[in-house]
Amino acid sequence: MHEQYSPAETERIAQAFWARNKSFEVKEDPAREKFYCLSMFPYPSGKLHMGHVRNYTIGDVIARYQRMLGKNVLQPMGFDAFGLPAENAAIAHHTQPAKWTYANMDYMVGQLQRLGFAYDWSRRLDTCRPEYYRWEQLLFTRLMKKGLVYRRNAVVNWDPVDQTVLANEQVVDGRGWRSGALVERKEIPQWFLKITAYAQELLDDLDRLPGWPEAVKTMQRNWIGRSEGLELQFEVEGESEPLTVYTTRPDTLMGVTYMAVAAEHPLAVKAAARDPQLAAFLKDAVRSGVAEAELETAEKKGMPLGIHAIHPITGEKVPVWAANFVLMGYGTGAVMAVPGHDERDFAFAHKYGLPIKQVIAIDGETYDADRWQDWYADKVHPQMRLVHSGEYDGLNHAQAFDAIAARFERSGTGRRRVNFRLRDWGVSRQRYWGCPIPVIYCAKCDAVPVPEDQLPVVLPEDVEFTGVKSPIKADPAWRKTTCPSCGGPAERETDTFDTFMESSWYFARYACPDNDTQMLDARADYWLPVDQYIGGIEHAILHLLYARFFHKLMRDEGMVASDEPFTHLLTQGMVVKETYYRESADGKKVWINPADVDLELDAKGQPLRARLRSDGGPVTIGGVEKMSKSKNNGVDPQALIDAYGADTVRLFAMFAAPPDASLDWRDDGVDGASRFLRRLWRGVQQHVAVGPAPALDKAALNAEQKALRRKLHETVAKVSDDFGRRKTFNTAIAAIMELINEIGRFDDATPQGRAVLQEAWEAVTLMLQPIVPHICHALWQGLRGRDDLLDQRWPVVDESALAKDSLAIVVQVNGKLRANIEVAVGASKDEIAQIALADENVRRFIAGQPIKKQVVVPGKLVNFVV
RNA sequence: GCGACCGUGGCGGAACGGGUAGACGCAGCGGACUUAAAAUCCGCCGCCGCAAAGCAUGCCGGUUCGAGUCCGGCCGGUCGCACCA
Repeated sequence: MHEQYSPAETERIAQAFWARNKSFEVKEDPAREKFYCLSMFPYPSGKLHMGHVRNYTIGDVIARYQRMLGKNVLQPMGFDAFGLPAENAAIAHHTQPAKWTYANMDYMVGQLQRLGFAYDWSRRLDTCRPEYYRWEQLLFTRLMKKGLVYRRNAVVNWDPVDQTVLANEQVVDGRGWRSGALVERKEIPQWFLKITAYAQELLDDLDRLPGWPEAVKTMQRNWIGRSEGLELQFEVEGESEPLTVYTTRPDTLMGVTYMAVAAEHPLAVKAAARDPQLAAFLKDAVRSGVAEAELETAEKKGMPLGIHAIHPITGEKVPVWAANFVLMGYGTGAVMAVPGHDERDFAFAHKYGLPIKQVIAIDGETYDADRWQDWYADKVHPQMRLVHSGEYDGLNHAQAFDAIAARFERSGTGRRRVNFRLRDWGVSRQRYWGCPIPVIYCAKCDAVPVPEDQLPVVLPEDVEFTGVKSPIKADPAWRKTTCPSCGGPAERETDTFDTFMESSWYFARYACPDNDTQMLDARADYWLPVDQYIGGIEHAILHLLYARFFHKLMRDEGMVASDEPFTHLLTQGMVVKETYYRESADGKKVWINPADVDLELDAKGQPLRARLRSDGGPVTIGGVEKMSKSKNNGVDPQALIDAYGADTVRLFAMFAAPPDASLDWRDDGVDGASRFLRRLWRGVQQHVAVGPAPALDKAALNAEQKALRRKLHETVAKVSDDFGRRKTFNTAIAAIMELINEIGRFDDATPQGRAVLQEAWEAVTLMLQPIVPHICHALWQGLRGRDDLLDQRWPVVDESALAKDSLAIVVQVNGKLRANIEVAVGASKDEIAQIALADENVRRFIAGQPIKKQVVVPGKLVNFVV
């Protein structure tokens, strides 16, 4: 071993060794337990950011640890290669989306390899290759034939900047999730996947995922949004068709004082034909949609249609209104309004002077109708009873629900119904850089799926891309084809799939990326489901729900046997960093990169002020925020890898915070990680330099040697638990640091002293290998003269090393710490109490007062209450 | 508004089933080595105190021999959903 630790050289040697031996390529082996460890693959945006480094280090640590437990570990990597940024970059740099994407992938593969991740690169997949997306096209055509795909004209979210349609999920606060532009509404023919057909199963199976964080499951449950209610009909005066509404509170039916319909509802449209004022109102309500909901914070507006519905029980006439808060896309686009027991209905009734009736009371009392605040309740309450509801008076919520539902079911004017908030998934995108939708349009045969033997529909890559318009839309030759069903002239679909399609099944394809006759084969059932999936919390709903949906689609096609794709999910926290800015003349903040700022600290190390290095002028210290281009607070991992090496970056990323918490990136913390690795190297180097250590003789150890061994095995126990159960790598590293501090204080060159040291350094190397594999490869060679560190078994706790002669016990008086004592192992409660009472300080605080109670917790503490 | 999570030193964080609050690291301070610096090593490091003691885990209260941890109520923050009938 060299005396000096050289990260660059150490890492180059280890990586060359792994590459030469194909150390991370794996095959299916039914005799061995498998472990499939997967990190969410990156979009090839150009280079890795710190979030990637953190995500992939966590995955790599878990994969390497599981391998040391003896499992057959698959850890693949690839690229989510289709997407809008490639088009934007192509316009900006006068290149082609494909070229730009391939160049980025090449560079990022180099970065991933430089970080030493244990990937099976032979399984790499790029979603933009026809060998990959052809199977997606195939599955789509099969789903078409199965009736799980349909096409409809729909009002969609139109992003005016990206010139594309967005899924509901891609609209964040009324803005496009990528562009940030205010979303408009537009009607376009779209392809939809019937995810709603799987809504119930997607909801139910969440209960079968104990390895997922509760927070993610809660978000998915809310997103699926199941509700149970009653769909019922109201006759409308002068109309032949009844008005159908959906309600989750049929028990409040007797409190209905008006009806409200969406602006797009047929009744509203019909009424508008004879009322220009109403027509104008409806137009405005439709246009406002998503965008204005944000600007006006949901001001409720409405207009009467001038028609009346008949209350199905009382026969009373109730007015029908159009209201901007009623959504055409949910339920029936019409609601019965109960202002006495619904906050939104109340606000609307209050604004427009509509009547308010009480039909629910908690204690059976009723109050003056004008003093509604005395009786108003809009939540289901266990003690609530119906009032002013005729024959239903006195019933509770469940009884009233059942009685009223039964009445409508008997008369055939209503039915119980389960509703989901989840909508079908619109997968059409009017973009070029995506997977072509495999459909052919024929004047005679309508939309026909491309036959399987004609797949894939290949996206041309060598194209002119100068504007926003898709080259395949602009090219009549590409579009032109013949109808597979009648042979007549026909045209191809020129829309492409939402890129969430590709990321919804890639985890399965890693099992058999080379299969050119099938989407998946038997290998998928060896590897699936993924045992550990790691990625950002931002994918809690979209990606993770779509992937679960696709897994079930593939299962129902007979391609996989399992029901769920990911057994354990780890959502890693954001990487954050302090921000700095200056305000320009027009009050805009100009963000300054932390690397360009010098900090002045006060005597306590508290930041006093910050200056821009280039001009020495002051800058304002902003908050700690997620690393981003917009806040200019990103740290380029490559610069750190070049300066410190991959191991240091990996170590700091794992040490600074637990994986699911946000990580505050501090450059001086990186210095600390680097210092630790140098100490580690020096410690092993000095030990190895003396020569081979003799064999350990456990019976021949003195007290200090036993003490170090005890610390070692306590550490092994702690670190094993942190890696395996808790996945808190920060505390595992801290425990190893403590052990190394203790080793540093152990000054014993006797043969048995050296034997204990040998055992300790070997265990340290094994435990650190998943986190800092390169340096450990070199240390293992130094300690053992061998290259087989990767397949060494994880160290095992020697229970006999944990044995102690005495235990440290804490003595409290009235719950306050007054002494620390040592007692023999196996001492009785009385003996412990006697020793505690003998302590001078303890006696001082008891001060002769009678002891009311004494609590003895063996091995922990004694508490005297006086 | 609804839902989930979280408030601990100058900082990141530890304390896992209620049992020594502040592990480990960073920053800072003092010292050794050095012509000097870097690197390295040793020591100190919650607050108040000379010390003994006291006070300290956002705030108020409760349960308990004992609460950062459990319960109730506030305050503050982060994330998600947001007219869902």
